[in-house]
Amino acid sequence: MTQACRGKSVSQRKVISLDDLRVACRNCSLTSLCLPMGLAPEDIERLDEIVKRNRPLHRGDFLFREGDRFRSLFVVKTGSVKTFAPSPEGGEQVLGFHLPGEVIGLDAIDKDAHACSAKVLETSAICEIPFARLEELTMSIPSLQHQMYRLLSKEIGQDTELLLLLGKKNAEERLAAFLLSLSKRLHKRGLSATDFYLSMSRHEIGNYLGLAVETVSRLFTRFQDDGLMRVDRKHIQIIDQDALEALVGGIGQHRRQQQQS
Amino acid sequence: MTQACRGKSVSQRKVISLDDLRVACRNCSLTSLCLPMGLAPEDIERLDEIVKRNRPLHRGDFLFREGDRFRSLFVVKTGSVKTFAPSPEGGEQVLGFHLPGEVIGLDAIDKDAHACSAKVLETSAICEIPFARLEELTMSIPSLQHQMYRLLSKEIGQDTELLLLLGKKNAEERLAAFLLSLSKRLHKRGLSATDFYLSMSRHEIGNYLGLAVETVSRLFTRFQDDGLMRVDRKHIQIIDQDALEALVGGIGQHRRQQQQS
DNA sequence: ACCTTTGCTTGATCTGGATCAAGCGAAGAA
DNA sequence: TTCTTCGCTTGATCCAGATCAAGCAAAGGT
Repeated sequence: MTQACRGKSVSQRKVISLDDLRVACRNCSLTSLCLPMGLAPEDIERLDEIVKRNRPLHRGDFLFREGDRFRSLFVVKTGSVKTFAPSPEGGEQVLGFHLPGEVIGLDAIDKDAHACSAKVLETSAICEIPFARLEELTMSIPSLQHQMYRLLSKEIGQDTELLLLLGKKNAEERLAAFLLSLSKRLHKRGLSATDFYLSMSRHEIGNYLGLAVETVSRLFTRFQDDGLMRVDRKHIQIIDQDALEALVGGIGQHRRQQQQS
Repeated sequence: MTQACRGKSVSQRKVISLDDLRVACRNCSLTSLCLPMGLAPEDIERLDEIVKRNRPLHRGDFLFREGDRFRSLFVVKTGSVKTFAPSPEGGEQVLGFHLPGEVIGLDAIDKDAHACSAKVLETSAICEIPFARLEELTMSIPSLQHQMYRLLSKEIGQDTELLLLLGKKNAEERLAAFLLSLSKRLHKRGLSATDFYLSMSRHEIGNYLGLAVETVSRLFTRFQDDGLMRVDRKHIQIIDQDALEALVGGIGQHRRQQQQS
């Protein structure tokens, strides 16, 4: 894990590494979050056979780029990944930050090409699942097919939430929602919900939330001053989770609530 | 079609109506846009057997409400539908406007319950597809399964586009993008791309685009003054499509283009 | 015919957050 | 060590679009 392999492509393999990279699905701690969720052991075995486990990637490496032909889904095993789409004018919109167990690339099935890029935020282990083989497999494993439908559907639900965030919430609510979401997802993965490190920059957070870097920075300062959390660079310690929840719920002043007939 | 059936529930049927409501999938003009896309005739026949064709719904009727148990997907045959999600404070976010051939309810598969509501914007014919039976069917028709994956994936792609709109575009670009998208979708359905009626209110457009009604209204006026289109209440005639495209592409002044390492 | 409601437009004002502009400390490079 | 870069913070100013406030016309009700 210490030798550098920055910049190498995902499709390289046949390296003898004895670390935990090659863990079979059955032994992976993520079975309850990842694709195998709810599968019978013998079905997990079959899924396991088509999963490629590549060498670890490093900060800045791409899983795929916008425009690439779609071949595989990717699952974060350890580390974190961001996905982002180019906007016509040259800027980009960060679409999501992905933690262990989360599947990346589902949006590419339709057009058979990736519409967004995926970049690794820190040294990460990634499982690669060739989609054609997965699709075959789902034909004979009903529960896997169902799991796929759920996964795709879940992604839609998440986009909807982000839509609500960008369309209806002010800066404060956005950042609070972001931090709480992160906290909860980390907790599900057995990590602390109240003490964690951000793997993304202020700039990336701002882009994701539709805010300027300066606004994000000011909000972190404000949250700390208000005793909601302690912030030291990337290190976040949540002190008053309830107050954060209240912010998101919108106990504060809001833009006019829009409703229509 | 003239007798009132406002307020009746979708699940009612056994009414003898001889209008074009009961057209089988094979005879429906939407085969090339809808679920049957790319299916062999005999497979369309099998799909057809599970489709329920209910009586027409009217403005304001619900297909389903947020929180309802998920049972079926719905496809617009004629008319239009909007979907919207409640935001915690009582407002709501319009998630989409759905035209003939478009499938509604895909976001509910994951949680087995609808996270958003769907309301009919004008008198509309809707096909209902029980999901459990559809899922069975996809097990034995590979091309239908693939079509389902594409459909779900496409929905994700569309959400991503809206995300980009809300996160990175100004008011002018948003409305231009909205009108062009509508124009193109209508055109695909054999209707005029340059002369059409809006089935949604200014309020609903504003909500969808994250803008106040007043801003939407002012922009319509501006677009007309600039000779881009003619606007008469709900009646839109696009005069200069290229200029609209240019607006969306972002040839104007923009907020700072954000990019990160 | 008259009243009420609803949706839309237009004008005036206000403000949250973007933008502009420094400055600062940590991490890496020479 | 010193220099440079990079990410972050903080302050000052600006502005797109929200909000407030009328007024108007179409549609529907009585």
